[in-house]
Amino acid sequence: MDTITCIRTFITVVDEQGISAAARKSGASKTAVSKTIAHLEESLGVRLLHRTTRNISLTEVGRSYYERALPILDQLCELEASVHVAQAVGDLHISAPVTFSELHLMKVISGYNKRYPKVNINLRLTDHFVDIVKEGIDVAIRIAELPDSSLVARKLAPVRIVACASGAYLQEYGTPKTPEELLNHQCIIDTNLRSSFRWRFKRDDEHITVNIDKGIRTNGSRAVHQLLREDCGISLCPTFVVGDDIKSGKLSVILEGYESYELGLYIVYANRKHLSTKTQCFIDAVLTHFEENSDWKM
Amino acid sequence: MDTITCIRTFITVVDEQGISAAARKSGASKTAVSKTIAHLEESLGVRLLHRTTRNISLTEVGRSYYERALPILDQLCELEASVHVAQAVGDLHISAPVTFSELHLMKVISGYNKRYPKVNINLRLTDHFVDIVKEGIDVAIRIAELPDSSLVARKLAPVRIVACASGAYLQEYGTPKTPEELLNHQCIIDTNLRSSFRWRFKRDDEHITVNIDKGIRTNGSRAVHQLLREDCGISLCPTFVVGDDIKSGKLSVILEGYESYELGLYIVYANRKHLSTKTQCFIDAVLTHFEENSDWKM
DNA sequence: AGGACCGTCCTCAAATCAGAAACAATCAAA
DNA sequence: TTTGATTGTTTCTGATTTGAGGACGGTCCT
Repeated sequence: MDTITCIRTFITVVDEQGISAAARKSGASKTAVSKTIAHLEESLGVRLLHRTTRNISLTEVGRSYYERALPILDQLCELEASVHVAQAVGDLHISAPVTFSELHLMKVISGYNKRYPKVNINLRLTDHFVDIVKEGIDVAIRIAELPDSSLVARKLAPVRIVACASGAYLQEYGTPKTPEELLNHQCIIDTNLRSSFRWRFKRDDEHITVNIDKGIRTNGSRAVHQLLREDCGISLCPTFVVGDDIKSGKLSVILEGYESYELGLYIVYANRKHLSTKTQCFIDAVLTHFEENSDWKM
Repeated sequence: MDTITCIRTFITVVDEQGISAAARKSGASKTAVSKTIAHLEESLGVRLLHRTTRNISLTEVGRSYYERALPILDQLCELEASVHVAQAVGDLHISAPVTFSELHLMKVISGYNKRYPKVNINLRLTDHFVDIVKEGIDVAIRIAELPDSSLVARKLAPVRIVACASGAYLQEYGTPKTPEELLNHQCIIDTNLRSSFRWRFKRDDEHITVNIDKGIRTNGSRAVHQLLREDCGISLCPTFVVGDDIKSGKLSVILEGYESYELGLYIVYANRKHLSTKTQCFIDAVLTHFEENSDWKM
């Protein structure tokens, strides 16, 4: 016998001042209501209702139980309702970086959409910084060195940015051995990167910065990627873009002894007491997906 | 499937970090635990746990549900425990007036004692005013005009105090028709009454007070009653003492056109948020008994 | 590779539940 | 007073649900 049903039934009986009345109200049979109350009383070992053959009245214990059970039941209902899958409705505003999302996020989005079709996904792709509170963003995917400390941020995967070029290019122009040698090469500059013209490297705790000021400039990682594949030069690229090509040998990582940028992929959301179910579910889908599915880590 | 059991099981699973572990802890079978969790998830329509074949981890929704369900469950347990009949143990201090209790309260006391044998009843009979808070009284029976306003008081029955005498006495000395005529009669004075020597009457909104200063004086209602039966004179008596004799004709009410004292029988207790179960049960027993059983009201 | 362990599925006996009808007690109206 | 309606409980039956044990696919540790 479900305890919550028992309590709820008891409360209905009290409110309706009668077992038959409660039965009519709740749609159950008199029998069921009567038995339910009896069961509740038995499990508590206390009489909650005085019965005459004609009507019922509250026991002292019953009155106290009623008053105290009511708010608890309310809390439980609220919890249940807020968690219930039916709550996964409405709009879900997501902010995410362009190229990364096109390459790796869409699988999560589509899976989420299939599972929670009542959620209107609003995916805003941008590589600019977005104030998620101001913009009304529920959840954001970010690539950054350190996440915004005023928000909840959970790391999904590391993001390495490596210097690379095609085999054909390297064969023609040679492979630089130190960052400084990059100055003598065709460089492709992704102006989306924070410090596009200052290429930073690190070796044995020594920081090396090279100012690249000539070469093709573009603001799209995909464009950079294409140029790399077309043997146009050397560029800094996130592994999640060039990973496949590196694995297949089409592109090669150079300056491997030097550590390049080490960024992180984060999922970020506002620090509220209770996230909505749709948001929680999305966070969960993302977490799960990138636990198993970040093969660009290499 | 009991909702509370479901939630409790879910919490155990989370705490023990595994279904098998939870099963061992709670003594149930793995099957039962697994099905219970599945049932809870289904009823909510949301996955609470991520499962691998090897272990489990919380979903975002699951984590939120866990955190919010925990305090609710605690409240429910506390409520259940405080109401449970097992709580009807320990001492119950009752204060009550002497004669009334001897005549009418003992049936309630004995019934209560049989039903809740683990409660140590401590019945203090006294006709003096008792500060129930200072004296550590759980519940008091009082006869008064108006109950103490700092306490919770519930009226059990009206208490009429009537002037009466035996038929033999009235035959010998005559029946007074007005209060003033009482001065020429043998009066029996109960010194327990608040204003023992000032007998008050009311007729048509006119208050009449007669100062009785001669006659037998005693401090026991039973003694007064005995003297009345022995034809010793006229006295003011509560109907709960002389009711039977009046019904049987042994004693007669005189000055019937005049209203005499109208007091109330009250059950009184401290105004706490939560009375203990034993106290509630006692209050209930008293209320119930005097609803059906105050035939002295007449 | 083998063994221990985990969570789930399957099956079947046992427990539980829902609802109809019968029942005793009470009230309201004729 | 009698009749009929209503109330809460009890009894009975069929239907549903539950839970334990074993089997199964999968994973971790050695």
